[in-house]
Amino acid sequence: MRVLVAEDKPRLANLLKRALMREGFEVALAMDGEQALAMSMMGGLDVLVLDVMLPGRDGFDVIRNLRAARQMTPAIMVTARDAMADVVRGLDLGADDYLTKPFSLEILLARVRALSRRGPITAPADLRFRDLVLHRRTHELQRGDRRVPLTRTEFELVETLMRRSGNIVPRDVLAEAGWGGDADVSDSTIYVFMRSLRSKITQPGEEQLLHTVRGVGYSLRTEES
Amino acid sequence: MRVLVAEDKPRLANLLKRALMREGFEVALAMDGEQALAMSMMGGLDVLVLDVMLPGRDGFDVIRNLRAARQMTPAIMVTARDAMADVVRGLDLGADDYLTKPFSLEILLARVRALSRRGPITAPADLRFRDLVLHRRTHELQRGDRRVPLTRTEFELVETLMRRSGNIVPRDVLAEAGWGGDADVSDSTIYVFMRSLRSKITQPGEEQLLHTVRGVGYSLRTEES
DNA sequence: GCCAAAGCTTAAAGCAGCCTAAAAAAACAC
DNA sequence: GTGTTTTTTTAGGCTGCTTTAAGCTTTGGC
Repeated sequence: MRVLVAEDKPRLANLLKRALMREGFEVALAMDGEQALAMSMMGGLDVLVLDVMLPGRDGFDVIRNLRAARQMTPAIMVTARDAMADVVRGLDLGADDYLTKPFSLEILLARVRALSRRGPITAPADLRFRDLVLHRRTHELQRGDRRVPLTRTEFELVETLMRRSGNIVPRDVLAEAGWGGDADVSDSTIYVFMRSLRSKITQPGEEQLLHTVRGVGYSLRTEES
Repeated sequence: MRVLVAEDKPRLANLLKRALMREGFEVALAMDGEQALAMSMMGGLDVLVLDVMLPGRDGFDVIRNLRAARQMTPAIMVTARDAMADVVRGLDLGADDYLTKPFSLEILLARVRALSRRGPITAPADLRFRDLVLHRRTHELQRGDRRVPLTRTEFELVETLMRRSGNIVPRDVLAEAGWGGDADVSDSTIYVFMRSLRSKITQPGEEQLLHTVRGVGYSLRTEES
């Protein structure tokens, strides 16, 4: 689901963008009327959130041109003006909804949902290193085409190692990642987890990827040194 | 164009009726919720103007029942209450617009025109995962051909889980979905809800779909791991 | 080669996290 | 108000992740 937010005040624009993204929408921003119109004309958008007071070409203008071009993308107009005439004009020009500032974010979101009836949400990206893939959505680790589930702590550790693959990750960094800032983990606990990870990462006959750096920590890399 | 006005205060009802007729609409009046529902169910209406506070059966109820029966006539809810939660609830139940009293007649007319121009709204996509269907209009969950109603909180949770089916949904995300950003829910509350959901999703003998991810959250997926 | 330090392996114990059932509290309907 | 539904709290039990500990192996310095 793609939403275009046309709003020239950067603060508000970003607030709206973040809120919508949290709801799982893809969000595009337009800073002025020309841009908003151009982007809407291209199609592929599911909902428009249009500020009325835009530089260049105001929201009414955008809607009018859009509707004239038979683009029926649902639009919500947002404005500080609450003059009745404006509201009426906006709706009659082809807007589907109208909000006056100050408005509650919740209400805007509910109205966007009402118009879009929600779509799929975006998932976190997978991390890769060589033939190793960390599926962050499912907490699974894949080597080649073998897949194994990870426990919570294992997951945090692998995530940290993969984020810094190629580099040495000190044990205290791993402790921080797996157990939080006020960590109180003994080395042997870490040994046990690294062993468990090794067995999940590497099967007999496969190249070792998780290497020990004596006195410091661990490192995810390819060749022996 | 036919408009139904459901409003129990005779003065206001007649005012609306006359105003709409001046605009060229055919207008029917309903004095209570039952009557409004019955008349809407018959179909043939282009726009509904629903007061929330109706005797017999409130506006929410009317909308819910209407949408449950796959009647997608566009509806505007009108109410004195301006509590945000009500607005959100109304829109999420399937209302297309919302006005709080006191409102200007001009704005109502413009909104009626906007909705009648748009025609019946498209039914929202029900969420699906395997043989599980979430009917968002009616807050019902279907597994195979067994249907069960969901409470409000259950619904929010299932919706979140289904929108991210296949992925792990952390408990704090579920808390956010079910109780809002400023949530203060104990884990045990969540446990109880997940248990309730499990019993609604899975009957003895059926494959388990809702899995626990220890230390993280829950996940809607198929295979056991 | 010998030693100490660092890291590894294993199995078993501990306990956090989760489940369940039931009852209390709160919200809602009439 | 009363009765009903929904939500939250409570407490006990269970599961399996995490930790511990003890013995073993490797590493690097002499």
